[in-house]
Amino acid sequence: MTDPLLQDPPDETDEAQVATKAAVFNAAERLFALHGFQNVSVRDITAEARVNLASVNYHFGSKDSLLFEIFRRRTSELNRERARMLHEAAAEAGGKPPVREILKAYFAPPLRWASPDNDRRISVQFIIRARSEGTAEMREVLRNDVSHLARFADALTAARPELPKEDVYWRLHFILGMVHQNRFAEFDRLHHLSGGITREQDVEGLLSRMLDFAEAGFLA
Amino acid sequence: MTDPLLQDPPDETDEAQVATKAAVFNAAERLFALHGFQNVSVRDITAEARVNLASVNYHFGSKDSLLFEIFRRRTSELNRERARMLHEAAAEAGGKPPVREILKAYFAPPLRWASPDNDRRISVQFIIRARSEGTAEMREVLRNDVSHLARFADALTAARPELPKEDVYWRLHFILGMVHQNRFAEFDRLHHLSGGITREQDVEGLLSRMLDFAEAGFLA
DNA sequence: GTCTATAGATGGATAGAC
DNA sequence: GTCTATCCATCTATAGAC
Repeated sequence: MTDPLLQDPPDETDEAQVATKAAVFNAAERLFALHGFQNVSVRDITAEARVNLASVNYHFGSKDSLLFEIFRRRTSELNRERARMLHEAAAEAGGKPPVREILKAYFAPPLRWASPDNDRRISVQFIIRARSEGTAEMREVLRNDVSHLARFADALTAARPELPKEDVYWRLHFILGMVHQNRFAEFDRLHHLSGGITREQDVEGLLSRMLDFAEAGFLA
Repeated sequence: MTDPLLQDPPDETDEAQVATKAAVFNAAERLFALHGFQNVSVRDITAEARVNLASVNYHFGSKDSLLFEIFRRRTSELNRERARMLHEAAAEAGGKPPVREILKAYFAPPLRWASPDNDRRISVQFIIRARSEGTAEMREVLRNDVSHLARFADALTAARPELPKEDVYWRLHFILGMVHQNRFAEFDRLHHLSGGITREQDVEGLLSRMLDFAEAGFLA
């Protein structure tokens, strides 16, 4: 809502280019999320953003740099929200939050983003796609930058100190997979399979279902 | 082991082209699985297979047709194995197998394929990639061809008739996500996060862990 | 700074020789 | 049937006019 990227172009010419850059950023994120990274050309992006063809290279250097900048921005925003929720849960519980609250700190941010009325709805799809279709540079970051996950692993370990470390990591791995499953295509398939009774638009309901499943699985 | 595609080229000229077609098929599957569908060119495939550039179009019509043929073959093989295991579990249990056996019929085939010494190790990666990077035609099949999943949904419903249908479908959805998480990249990340204590090569151990987690989650 | 025109590279597909 | 040479479309990136 307060994202400067989503504001209308201001009158001052100095900020006109900021608006152009933002238009490219948003159009690119949307198209990448919907159609995949390799299926969107610079021409598609500039056409969608109603800017000239050279804008991508002028403002971002290259198509790959643009992709990477979107990736860095969105993942850092998401991880910051998760870290904040985990921190709050720890404060409330006197330093040792229960498993369900830890899982909630991980699940809730991307689910709230995915609400039908949320501007960030598309960002979640972008992030999930980055995991499988990202450039070598993005995959390198995904592989090596695990500090935010380490905090969750530590919290889960503290919540269940008797559980072998190896089990904590594997179960965390399964839990991460549940989030990656939140793609449009997978929701579509589930909707088709269930004859239409599953409603992913009810994000609070989905959050409860994910927490029920993951908590039981982790405590097994 | 007995896959005709993996045999050496026979002497008869009539079967020489069969060997060429098989070489293209295997090289393509391998490269697609490792590097992604869009990152592999027809030139890469024919070079890897040591055949001439025109082979892909001659034997398969187009790059997309080749991709689709690999996809159809591997998914049908995988679903057949799963259906057979589910059928055997039903026979053993007198028509109503327990949840854990149903889950095992779904998890075990791709895990067995993924064993370090199995030729099909790469096929699992191909199939998982198809889910996010596939062509429109492949995604259409993935979305609409849910008959094999319906059998699992029915079995799970029968095993827990008191659970609302909606919950059965959502929990099945989460379970599917666990399989999709079995990618090289995700294993690498987990390995990095855990400091190297997780060993995905131990497929029987991994199967047990997946079953423990999924069974507890489904029965929550 | 913006935009058009185009360079430069790559990839899928195919014609035609053998 | 196999293979080479080539066509043609498409894409990223950039030079240069305004």
